[in-house]
Amino acid sequence: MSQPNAGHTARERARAELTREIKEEARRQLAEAGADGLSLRAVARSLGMVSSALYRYYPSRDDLLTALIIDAYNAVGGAAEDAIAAAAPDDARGRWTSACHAIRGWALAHPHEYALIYGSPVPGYRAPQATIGPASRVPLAFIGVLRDAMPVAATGRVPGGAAPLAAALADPLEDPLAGQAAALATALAAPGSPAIPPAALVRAVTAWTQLFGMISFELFGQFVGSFEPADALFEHAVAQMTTFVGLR
Amino acid sequence: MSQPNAGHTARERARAELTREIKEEARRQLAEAGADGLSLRAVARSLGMVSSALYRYYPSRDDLLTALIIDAYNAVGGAAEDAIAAAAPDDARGRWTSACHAIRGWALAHPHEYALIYGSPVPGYRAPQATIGPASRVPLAFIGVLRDAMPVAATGRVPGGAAPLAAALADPLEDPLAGQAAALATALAAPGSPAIPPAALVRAVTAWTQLFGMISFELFGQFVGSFEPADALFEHAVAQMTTFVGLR
DNA sequence: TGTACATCAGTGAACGCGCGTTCACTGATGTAC
DNA sequence: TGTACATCAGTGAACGCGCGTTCACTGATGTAC
Repeated sequence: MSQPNAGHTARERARAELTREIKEEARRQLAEAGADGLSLRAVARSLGMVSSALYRYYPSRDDLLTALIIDAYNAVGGAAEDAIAAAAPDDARGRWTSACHAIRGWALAHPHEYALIYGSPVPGYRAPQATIGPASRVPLAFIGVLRDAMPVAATGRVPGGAAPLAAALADPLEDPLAGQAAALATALAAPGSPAIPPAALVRAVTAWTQLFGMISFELFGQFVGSFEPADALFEHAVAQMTTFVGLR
Repeated sequence: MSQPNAGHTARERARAELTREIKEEARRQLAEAGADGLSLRAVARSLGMVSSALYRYYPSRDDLLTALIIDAYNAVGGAAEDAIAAAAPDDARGRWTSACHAIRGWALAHPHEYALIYGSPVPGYRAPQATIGPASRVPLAFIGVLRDAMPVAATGRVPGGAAPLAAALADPLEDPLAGQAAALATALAAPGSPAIPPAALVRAVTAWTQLFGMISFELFGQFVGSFEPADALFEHAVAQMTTFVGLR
């Protein structure tokens, strides 16, 4: 019990090691051939094992895929969180934009992993519960930026810029959207932090979808012949949407 | 030569007919199993033919896929164009928003076809030149709305609302984005119509990517547990982005 | 209008491939007394 | 500390499947004289 995840017996350590190596080799093949090109037999071959041996580590191909999906979500989520943590705490705008750039950077560096989680669903594959948490890290990271940007009368903390998120406050929300957004705001409420106005949440969702729409279009080739390379377009759009969200 | 596409001999008519039937059966299978589930042998089986017979009609599986991709682009493009044509010509806002709704409607009705063209690229498949034209129909339809919304001093035509697209005019564009946008504006310039300001074009691209980002997230399950069903969210976001583009 | 030849559609068998998964097995590693 | 037994990792063969594509062929449809 000295180290979590690393058993004390040699057998347990070897098992943990191989479990990791299998996943890494699978990720390598995913990066080259895409999700459909991922085959247990090929992974086993690369590792010098016989294909049936993999079943000691992953009960099926889908379980291996699930592990890769979870890793990918954690990787983007982590990239976003790190970018936010690296920016000045009171610079809400800087935090939001650098999260966007970090996500794009990760996507460009790992296009097949990006496609695995944000592209079309793999046919026949149903995402298990275990992916939900990791999948939420990116949206939650953005929400965190919003929350920290809220003026907090109680604590006297005043985040950067005047009247953050004010842009959204004039947005009228009709039902059922108003209800959905309010429910989400409640679910996201953290003790000690003010609730995010539902309308601001909705603007954030719009920006969030814009972000991934643009990355997908870039990656999947829809900009060919017009805005390629898309760096400048991306930078500009992120700035626009950050303003749209109400961060300054 | 009385009918184009329909040869005069029985043989030619039969050939045209079967070519269509094969594509339709392929589309049916695509709708059920996705692009990877599409197999020539299965299509042949459904049609009561032997698999090798298909090669008289499509030289390879990829060519059949290409035909489906082209059809899909034409279908969304057509849906957008029809929606625009059905709205009042001087109601730029109405034309833009109903194009958005038509596109989403098509996507929800044909999720696998949507995934085929806007999801992750099929591994090993390279889109041929022939897809470019059909793929441009949606963006060109939106551009058309913008163009018609421009005030035209020369013709005295005044589109609905005051100062359309004015929102974008204050956007400073830096290079290389300014150059890309200007080049695109020039390429899109139609005789007799005023050029669309590059900054307006860029806002439109942002809205365009937001639209498809949101549809993809809805279709690919990213809203599960929050904004599902997404009708209200979609309606709201489209309204926001239409305003963002500068249409009123 | 009738016949001889050319074109083409569809057949059936085969090639060669790779896949996920199961199962009885051997041999090594760990555990309990 | 040493032995007897249980656990587990990895093997190799096999099952059963489906795929894209090629090829020599038969028989029907079309064309030219």
